[in-house]
Amino acid sequence: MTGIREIAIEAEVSPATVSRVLRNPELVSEEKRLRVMEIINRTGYTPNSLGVGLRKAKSNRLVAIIPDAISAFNYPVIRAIESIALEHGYSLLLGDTQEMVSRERSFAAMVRSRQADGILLFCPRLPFDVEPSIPLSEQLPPLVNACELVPINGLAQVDIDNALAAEDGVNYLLSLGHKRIGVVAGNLTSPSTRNRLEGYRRAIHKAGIAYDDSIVKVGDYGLEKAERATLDLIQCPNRPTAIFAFSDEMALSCISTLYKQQLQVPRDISVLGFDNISYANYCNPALTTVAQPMADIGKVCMELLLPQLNGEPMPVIKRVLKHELIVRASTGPAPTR
Amino acid sequence: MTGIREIAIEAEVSPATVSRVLRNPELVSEEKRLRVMEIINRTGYTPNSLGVGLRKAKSNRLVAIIPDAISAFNYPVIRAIESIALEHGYSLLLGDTQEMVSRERSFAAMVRSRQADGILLFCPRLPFDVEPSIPLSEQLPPLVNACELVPINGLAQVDIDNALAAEDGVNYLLSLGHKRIGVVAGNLTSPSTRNRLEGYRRAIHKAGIAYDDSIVKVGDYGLEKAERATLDLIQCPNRPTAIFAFSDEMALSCISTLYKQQLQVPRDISVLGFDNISYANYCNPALTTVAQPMADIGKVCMELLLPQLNGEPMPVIKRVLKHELIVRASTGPAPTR
DNA sequence: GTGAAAGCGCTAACAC
DNA sequence: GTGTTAGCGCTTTCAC
Repeated sequence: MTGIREIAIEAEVSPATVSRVLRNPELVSEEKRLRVMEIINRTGYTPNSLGVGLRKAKSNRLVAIIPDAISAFNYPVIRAIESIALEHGYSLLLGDTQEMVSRERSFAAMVRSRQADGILLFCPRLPFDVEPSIPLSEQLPPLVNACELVPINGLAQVDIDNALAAEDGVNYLLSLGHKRIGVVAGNLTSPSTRNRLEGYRRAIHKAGIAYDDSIVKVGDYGLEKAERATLDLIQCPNRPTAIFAFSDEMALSCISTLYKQQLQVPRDISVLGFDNISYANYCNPALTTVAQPMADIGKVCMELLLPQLNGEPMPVIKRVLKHELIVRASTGPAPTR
Repeated sequence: MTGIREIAIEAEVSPATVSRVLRNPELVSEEKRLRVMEIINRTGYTPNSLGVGLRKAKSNRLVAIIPDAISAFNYPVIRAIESIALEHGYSLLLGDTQEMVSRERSFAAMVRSRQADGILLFCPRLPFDVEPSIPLSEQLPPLVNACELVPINGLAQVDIDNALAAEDGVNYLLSLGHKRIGVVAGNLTSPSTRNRLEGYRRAIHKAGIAYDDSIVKVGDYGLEKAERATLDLIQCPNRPTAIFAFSDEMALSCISTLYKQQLQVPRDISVLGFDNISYANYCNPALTTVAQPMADIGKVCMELLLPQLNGEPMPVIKRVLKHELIVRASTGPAPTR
């Protein structure tokens, strides 16, 4: 493992000059520059990032704090973030918290110990103790909060309008003649879930339909709970003619469960998903869903984070991106009974 | 951001003593130890990992080099690795290469530049130039190679027996009376794909069936290519009665495509997958598949890596884990024509 | 049991 | 343009 000193000795220059060749080549005479570069290329020397980081007080690493790091939904978001981060010399660390607050905080602590320079926060809690009397943006490290928003003002945030998105989805089902629409929700600790629920209520209220608690089932975004919820829904008196699942993964589980119960989708029951994961177009029947612009979410996160990493203050802004209803084959007219 | 020096001043001890309290508390008198600990707890001091790393020449970070970091298959493997790594004080960096050799090498270079201490290699190429005259294990950093094996001896490797696993899968289809079994393979650059193909050939050969090139379609493990391959297969003269897809994701794409073509699974065509991802049990029909022990793969990777991180030489060993045929609803008896 | 001092690999301010 | 020097934060001899 060779260091800058060895390169310097071999090139008969000072370590400082070697460093300059790498960081500010324009300050070095062409002759020495070429001599140094030749040795660097030949030996495959790479600066020790710990030394650089220590000196510059920078790790060039970002940490994403995510309840469930590698779900089909998060995947494109993370991909977009990672690819932009890499372009700017940062690598991305995935901090999978499994919904544990202690793990959220432990990942966040990496910034303090200089293992990371910035945070992408996908949890609805700030993983720091904050002093209420001081503006948030002044006491936080470079940070962007997305998808599950901390219910607080003063952060850089990125999301869609979940309530409106759900409302649009329900309106579409209403337009097909469905009057009894069941819900398979995720866990209520998630603000996005609560907002989608609110959008659902708003839509059916506007349509003059009474809210019926018994056909709104709360799960945890897992496939098993979604199966259970679906079974509960179809055993309801006055069975729903449509089910709105708050994620595509749960919608797939719904559909599979319905078929096992000899119910055809969408002939007997329509199913609407949320997210538009890549499978949505490859399941059977193809899934009608409320699409989130996942790659864009990642892109905007980095747009808000990069300036902070360069020393600018946190922009106090909430970027709301557009959702889109994608109609495929899992929804159809309400059956006449 | 407070450092060891501030703690030392406040506790009226030397920085060395503070360091000892954290690393070798038994060397410090109880009195000073308590005094220092109190201040550390109160201020929330965390050692700067760059400083520690520089001094100890260790980053406590591992990098996983993966062609497609966050596929449904890789997910449980990565999860297992990350959770064990964390227990041992390492964090995991996901290096998604998108099949680009340059990215494989650039992630591997993180070890050289001390950004990582060890490598989990899921690609079938060594991302280093090696000197053939020296034993591999002596010139490589801590490293484990899994799932896509480098075709070379002298590494620590983890995998299943892909050929045997495929053979078992095909034998099951044969036992159902299928005589014409199509294949939707992944890309042939992947050793696991080639091995599965070999297992397929072996099984049909033993059954006295001639290998027919025209019903073996090569894809790239993507959903689109799998759709194309499925369409090709059903337009073949003497259409296959069963399709063996070399991943569950591709199998789901097959099934969806078949339904779009008015073909019922398994009534008209059986579909067999590979991996046993979590969706396999929640698709419609539920997928029969050759299961890989994904969490175990991750666990064994860490079993082979941790000793190396502690300075032991690379174990030259190939751990072959057990696969398992999981019969669900996507396969059935061959239709009689 | 404890402190002083050296040094991990690098960069940047300063002097020439 | 270039070299010398100091120091980023920490751990670990070494002496006491």
